[in-house]
Amino acid sequence: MGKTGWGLTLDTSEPIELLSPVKTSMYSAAVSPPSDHDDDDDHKNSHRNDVSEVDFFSTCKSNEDQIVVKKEINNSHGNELDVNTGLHLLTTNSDQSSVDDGGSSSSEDKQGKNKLKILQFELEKMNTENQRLRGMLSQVTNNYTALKLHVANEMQKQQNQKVEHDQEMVAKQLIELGPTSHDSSSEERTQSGSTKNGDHKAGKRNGRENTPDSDAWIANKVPKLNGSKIVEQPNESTMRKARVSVRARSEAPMITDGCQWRKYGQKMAKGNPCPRAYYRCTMAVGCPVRKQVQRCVDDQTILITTYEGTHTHPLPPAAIAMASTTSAAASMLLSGSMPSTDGLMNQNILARSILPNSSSIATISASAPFPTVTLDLTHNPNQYQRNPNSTQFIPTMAMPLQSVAADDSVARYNQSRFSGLQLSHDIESRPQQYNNGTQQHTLLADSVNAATAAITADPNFTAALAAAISSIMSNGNTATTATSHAAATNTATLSHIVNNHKTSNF
DNA sequence: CGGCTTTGACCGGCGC
DNA sequence: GCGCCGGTCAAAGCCG
Repeated sequence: MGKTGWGLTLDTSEPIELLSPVKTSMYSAAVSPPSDHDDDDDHKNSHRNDVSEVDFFSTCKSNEDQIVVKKEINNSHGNELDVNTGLHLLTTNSDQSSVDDGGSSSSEDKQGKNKLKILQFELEKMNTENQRLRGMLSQVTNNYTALKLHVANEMQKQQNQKVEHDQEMVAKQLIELGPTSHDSSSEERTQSGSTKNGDHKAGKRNGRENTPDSDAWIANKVPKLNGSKIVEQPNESTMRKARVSVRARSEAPMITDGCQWRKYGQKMAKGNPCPRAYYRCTMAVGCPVRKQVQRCVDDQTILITTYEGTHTHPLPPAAIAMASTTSAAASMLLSGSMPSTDGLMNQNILARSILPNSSSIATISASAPFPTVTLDLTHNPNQYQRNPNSTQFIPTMAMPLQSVAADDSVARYNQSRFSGLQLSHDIESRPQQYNNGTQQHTLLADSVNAATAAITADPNFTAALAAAISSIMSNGNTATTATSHAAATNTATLSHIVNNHKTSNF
């Protein structure tokens, strides 16, 4: 504990207390005994006690404390007159008795007893002062602990606020991506349109919305409706955020992953009941970056996002964060430290298949409301900074926590455990602050290790990751790929997709 | 009324 | 050459 705490608090209060005249005499007496009758047994005992008391204070190993004590000692030597004066006052009687020193043993006894009393009195005083200082020490310790907790709470608050902001944005995007891309507001709109105007289009929309797929999506979104998905409904906070995001629908263009996106189209894709939504970056006029968002066919709680193109404008920190966390996760995959999970897929094979030339990128982000896995199929982990003009093509899988953990505490646990990846985000989003290559490398390595440990420790997360990647492969191949397919099959399929993406974008 | 969402139509690539 | 599929466009409708 305490070095900093002592330094912070005692700088102002302790020295003043220690330099009080009472204490000065006390420490002086303890360190340099006023009497030269060292052979007295009682005096020895009391002296021993004195030293032990001083030793107690020396256990406060702060350098400043030591300095203060030294000062006291020096002061005691420098102010010897004060000490001697006090003792003289008390021993005046003995001096008077020593006038008739004559060598009477009774006067020596009296003198010894007086000294003994003096020393006992001093000892009591020191004990009292010792207890008082003990109390002060504990108080300072408590203050330090309370302050520490307060600082930690404040930092946590700020972090939570940032995370909540991101959560709302991504949840908003999630809500809009149902099989028919309708949310509660569009439902209202459709209903009002059909009842007010009897619009045939609205009727058509209603017809589409009554498909089983859309019902499943509604059940997944709206807790009051019956459906199998309701059993897996996430915690209340997630639902609350989802509702808020629905209300905020008119705030488009949406700001998710750091950029502004505008939806320009939506299309049903073969082999997936959920439509694929097309977004265009609106951060800058003429920015060619587009992204596609589609729900996973196997698990509709999983979002698969594909980015294409290169931004022609400076990226906001959140977008840089996404790219940088990608780097960390890529290193994680390449490190091959992930164990095989439930026999679903060998991550080493997976990493090699995703990253056949070690030039691809994976992202695992916990800043989103759900753990988000991003696979950059074309990007070199360091390419982002070195060659910003290169084309990106990044499929992303966003997994709401209800598919991984139905408990809010588990969600927070996961978020906290992935905080290591945020570190890498901080590093690369502020490269000027980390331009020391060695330091950056060390920090990145630490963050990668943290991420690896976090993911390794969560079999649910790795299983969900495997399912999401499997979904990507099923999208690239019309044949439905079950999660438990053989790794070799998945490898071939995924490599095929990788090659397709590369050839189509370079 | 401006902006956003939805959705049908159109176009190009690819496989048979 | 034809059909399928994915991507894009633009008009219509809706909302604040």
